[in-house]
Amino acid sequence: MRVPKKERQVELQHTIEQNPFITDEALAVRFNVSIQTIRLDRMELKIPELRERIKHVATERLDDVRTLTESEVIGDMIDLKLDTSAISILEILPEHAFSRNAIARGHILFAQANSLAIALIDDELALTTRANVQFTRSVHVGERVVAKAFVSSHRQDGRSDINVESYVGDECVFIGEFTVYRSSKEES
Amino acid sequence: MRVPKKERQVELQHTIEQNPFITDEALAVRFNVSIQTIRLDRMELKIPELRERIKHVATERLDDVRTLTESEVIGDMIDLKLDTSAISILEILPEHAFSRNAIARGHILFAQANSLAIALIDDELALTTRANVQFTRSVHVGERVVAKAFVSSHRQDGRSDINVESYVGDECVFIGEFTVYRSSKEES
DNA sequence: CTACTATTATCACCTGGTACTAATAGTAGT
DNA sequence: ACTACTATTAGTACCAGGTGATAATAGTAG
Repeated sequence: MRVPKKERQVELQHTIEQNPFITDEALAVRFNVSIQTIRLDRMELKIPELRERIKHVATERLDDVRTLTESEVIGDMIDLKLDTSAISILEILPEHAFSRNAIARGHILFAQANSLAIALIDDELALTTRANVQFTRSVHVGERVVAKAFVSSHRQDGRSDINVESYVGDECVFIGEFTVYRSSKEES
Repeated sequence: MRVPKKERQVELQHTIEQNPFITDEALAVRFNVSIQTIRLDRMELKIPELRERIKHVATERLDDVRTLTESEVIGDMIDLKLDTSAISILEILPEHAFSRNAIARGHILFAQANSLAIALIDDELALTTRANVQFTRSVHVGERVVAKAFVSSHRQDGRSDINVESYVGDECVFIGEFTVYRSSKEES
């Protein structure tokens, strides 16, 4: 044995994780074992073949890119009463945080709250004109942030005030007041 | 001929563009021609085979996802005087905006300003604790937003106040006051 | 010496292709 | 009607990067 099996498998796992595009053949050379051994390792570790890995990365992309940018709401909306209140949940992933300390970047929490406030307004066009926010506790990777938004007033000048409070468990991590401009009509 | 060649090729182009994961076989069924015809079409149109297409999508992702999330600064930093001032530029792309009206989402401008404020602080750890922002004019897709940040005060309690103003041309589109907490040391 | 694990070797087969050659269908020009 | 030309189809050999199964070999521990 060149390297104990277990050790090799751990490294194999790592290697493939940070370069999913590597073939079994290349792995065999790298670890100085036969291709068959690599295949057995992959089986035990339940790592799919190259083509499946690539496909996975490709399809993930299609979901993923839309996280902070294209999606209408950042996080998953779990409750919505138009012009009244709304709730969304966002799980903090590594890419939402500073790499050095795994603390979520401020604009991620802001984005969740802001997009929730906008979604809450039942109007063609709603734009944030002002926001006042506080980050009351740092949020770490793996935590689930629940944002609760409620309209505090619909003004006559076409603006609405919305308060958002975000929690991890029962701890408040974010407080925000948003003023949004709504395009037209209704005062329900 | 079921459908003129040219017409089929235009549709083929489209079909593959919005679903790169389709095989030649599926395409052959769809257009009611033989697989070979599809292959000839792909050749003429210089469309690569399925696996290459998937690989392409997958590799693009690796660059792409890091745009609004992982990068340290949202936008391109073009000037930085630590603990003093900084400037970044962000071009508004379609995915930064509401699809219906091509107006940039508020949290995009916030993200640019916030990340610039954080980058400005010369410390191990800097976290936003409070922000007060105004969106003074809506920004459209294609416009380039120049954010200018400067430190207005370094307080003794470990916090710093930073003002950010963002412009499109000479029009101010965003004004923000950020208070950030810095982990340790120095008052330069 | 045996039992057992780890590794390697073969072989048939699969998908989704490439590359090439050849046959066939349909249509236009003279 | 014959020819020229394009479009389409068919078939063959081959490729990468595998799966799945079977069998042989190496190394080590009891």
